[in-house]
Amino acid sequence: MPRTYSISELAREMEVTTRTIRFYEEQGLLVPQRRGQERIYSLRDGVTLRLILRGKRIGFSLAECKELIGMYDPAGGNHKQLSRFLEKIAGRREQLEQQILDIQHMQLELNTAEQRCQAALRQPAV
Amino acid sequence: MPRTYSISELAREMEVTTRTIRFYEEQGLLVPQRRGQERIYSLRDGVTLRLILRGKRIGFSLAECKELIGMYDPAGGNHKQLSRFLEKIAGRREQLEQQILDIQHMQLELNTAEQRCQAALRQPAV
DNA sequence: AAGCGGACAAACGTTAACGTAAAGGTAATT
DNA sequence: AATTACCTTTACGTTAACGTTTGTCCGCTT
Repeated sequence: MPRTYSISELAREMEVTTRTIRFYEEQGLLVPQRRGQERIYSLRDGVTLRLILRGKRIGFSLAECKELIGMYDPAGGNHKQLSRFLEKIAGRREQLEQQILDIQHMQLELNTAEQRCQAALRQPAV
Repeated sequence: MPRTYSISELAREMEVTTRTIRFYEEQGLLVPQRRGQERIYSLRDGVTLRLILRGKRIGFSLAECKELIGMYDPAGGNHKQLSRFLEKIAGRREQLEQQILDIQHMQLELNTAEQRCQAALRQPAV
């Protein structure tokens, strides 16, 4: 008899709210069993949720997480899923590098704005 | 007789849409004169708009731009406005540095995720 | 008179990831 | 019976900065 969790147990363990868990289900990322109305989460559901949260820390959107989760395929050793994951990781790397460039650009603009500002302050009021 | 602009002229010159200009007015950032219904923009309105766009490039929100614009005070040499501007610049610098840290953190997470992934790929299918 | 370019206001649509009620059901406990 | 602790669904609210209609009006030209 494998261990199962209620929604609030799972929420506590993963440090998210129950609302979040229900939302992920609404988006098709989790599909727990039911006992009547009640949701029953398996260990595997827990793993899935952990994957989602890890994806979020990397900066993936829920849609991207969903794509990867949907490729779960233990029969083929998850080869396609893992390859896709690597692709997404590479893509994300590029995004982050672009973001850094954008930030650096803003930092340069900040410099010129600051200089302009200080120059204006040195002007006696006309 | 100082030069004036229609909304579409100003839009072309500043490379924004007329919708954008009207929106800025709606937010209280621009207050052009009117001839009946029609908006008439002065040179100073153009300068103001240029300030807004510069602020946006730096990463200021419209609310922040509005605050600065509202402090325009040529009588006092704009001393307060300029000081406030410098403060905001400093604050923005901190934000950007924090963002860079966040990005670097994600880059590290990407590394571990990638390694995990490659390790899994090296496992023959169970 | 008809058509055209430009201007106007009003108001809904967009995006992500939940937060926050509201209203109600069940089981165990006091 | 009342309280407590969980559980459920439904559905509106949040944020920023406009985009995108829709309908109307003006002056000018043909």
